[in-house]
Amino acid sequence: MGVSKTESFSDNQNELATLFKAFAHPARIAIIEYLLKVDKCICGDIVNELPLAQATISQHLKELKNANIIKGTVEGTAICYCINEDTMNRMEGYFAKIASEIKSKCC
Amino acid sequence: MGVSKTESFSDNQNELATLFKAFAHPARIAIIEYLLKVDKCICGDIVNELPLAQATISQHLKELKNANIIKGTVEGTAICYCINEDTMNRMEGYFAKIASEIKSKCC
DNA sequence: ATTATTTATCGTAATATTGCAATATAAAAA
DNA sequence: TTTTTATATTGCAATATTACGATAAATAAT
Repeated sequence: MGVSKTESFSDNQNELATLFKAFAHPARIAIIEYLLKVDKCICGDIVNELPLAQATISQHLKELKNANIIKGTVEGTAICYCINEDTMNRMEGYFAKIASEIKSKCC
Repeated sequence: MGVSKTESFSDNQNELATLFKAFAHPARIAIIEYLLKVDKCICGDIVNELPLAQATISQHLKELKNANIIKGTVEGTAICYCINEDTMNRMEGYFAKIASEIKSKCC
């Protein structure tokens, strides 16, 4: 009845799905793009960049941080966020592995 | 409120988010893994493999197909599904690009 | 200590997703 | 044509996500 049946799937499958879910929002994609564009690690002026309320941005940042897509460091009253390279490398490897495992032309 | 403000983001950002959303479910990850494992393109016996009802599997397959993650070919009464290599390559490229664009150690 | 400044959390309304029984559709076999 | 087999669609009920105002928390500056 509407519950995602996580217990039916492996830890790895659930973990991956959770990670993808963190990527699965245009605001979070925009945050990632912004963090890439800005040379140095940037704090909460993401709020000025995106057309969303501060509370909403804060929530999205929390999700990205929980998923290890970004890292945050306290700097006085501000927080410096930046992209977690490890996760991006992991993702690249995930898709590289899939691409390499595709056998035939199929269908 | 509570609507995803898609109009505030670029087409590319929305498209990417939609693609990630299609990956963001353990059942769909499991379907992808199964399609990789099985040597030849396989039809709807995914239903026998996963602990979900036929209607639910059909829905997940539809989402994967809409997102171009898998392809389906009609074969009599059955349908042969397989992974769309192009999308996997695109994803690999996406993360490779991000990884290459990360500038400093940051934070 | 008081007042900014910055970020996080809570509560809530709107909307989206998930799962499945029931049913429909479509092609093959009898 | 009727029946079987395989997949899709519909219509809910349960749950999750999204957005934001209000407010809290934490540190810096005065």
